[in-house]
Amino acid sequence: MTFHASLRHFSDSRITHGGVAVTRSSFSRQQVAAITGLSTRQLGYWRKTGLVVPQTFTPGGHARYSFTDLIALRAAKRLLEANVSLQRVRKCLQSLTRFLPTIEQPLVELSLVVTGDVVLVFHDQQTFDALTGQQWVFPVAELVAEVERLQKSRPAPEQGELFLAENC
Amino acid sequence: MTFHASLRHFSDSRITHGGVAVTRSSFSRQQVAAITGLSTRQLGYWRKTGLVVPQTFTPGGHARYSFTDLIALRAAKRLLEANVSLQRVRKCLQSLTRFLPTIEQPLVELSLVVTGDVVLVFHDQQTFDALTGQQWVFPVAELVAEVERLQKSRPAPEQGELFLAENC
DNA sequence: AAGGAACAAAAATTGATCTTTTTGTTCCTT
DNA sequence: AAGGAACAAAAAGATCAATTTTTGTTCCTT
Repeated sequence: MTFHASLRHFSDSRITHGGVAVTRSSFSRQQVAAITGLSTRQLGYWRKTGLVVPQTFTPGGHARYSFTDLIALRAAKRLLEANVSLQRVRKCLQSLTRFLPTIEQPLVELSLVVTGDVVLVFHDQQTFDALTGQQWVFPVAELVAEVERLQKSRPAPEQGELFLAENC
Repeated sequence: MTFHASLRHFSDSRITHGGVAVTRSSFSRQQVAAITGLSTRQLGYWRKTGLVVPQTFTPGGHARYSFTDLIALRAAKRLLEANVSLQRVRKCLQSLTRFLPTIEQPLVELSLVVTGDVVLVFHDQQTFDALTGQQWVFPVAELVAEVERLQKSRPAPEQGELFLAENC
């Protein structure tokens, strides 16, 4: 599964006019390189290895990238700039394709948080690791209630008047 | 700097009545173990190594944990349960103590997201890595605008009427 | 000119080993 | 009984070589 596929369903509407698709933006590899800041070498390699694969071609057989492809490429570049390796980007997208199908809203509602080795996906109050799909949000507020609950189910603590004068 | 210190400033108010501190909860190591689910071995080791250090003592010299300590201990336990190693917990707390001092609201407003290797702290629209303090949120929505901007500063793309019939 | 192939350098991952940290258990002291 | 010390097992982190992935450069083909 490619990045293209995982992003495909949201941006094509941008190139419609009056509700009807009139034309479709289409970019050559050189243009894409100029716009995204990626090298043509990267574009070719990523295409060959399935990361972002353009789906249209000129009559002469040359690939043409869509606007959607541009978004995908730019996202990948941003991840690289955050020191996420390409191999991790691939893995992230694999797991995203397992989660995104259940999402109705456009991808615009997603946020990614990238720190070091991890890419987190935020969507609709949920957070999960784009690599593993693992999910665990941990509000500290809960802890206070939790400790109080645990405390109540136990023998009452000593009431330490003796120690009031001491430092916290 | 200990976990205790980083959490100290919020929960003590819970044991005041009518605005005046009347008494202070105080727990023995055994009680703490029973309440938090940690072993006495862990409590002793964590105290010796500075992770959670109780600040009050019985006349006989025995340590007594505060309610604040319980919160800290429970938080640490939850992190361990999320497969965050103790060494990472230590590092998280070190960097938290660099950030928390600037926070006015109670810790209750924090949320942590824990996945595998990373502990993220959410506070007031901000997100940062509790380990490194690094901060990078990456809303996908921005990408669309970004690509459009990049595109405008470049020669207009080919208008590909030719390719309308092809799959995308 | 545009894309593809070949070669090489750079970057990242993997696996194995070694060191350090953490925890349980048992025994000792008060 | 409570805590501390000692020993050992388990878990985690650090290091390093070998392998794989990724990218740049150059040359070739159409």
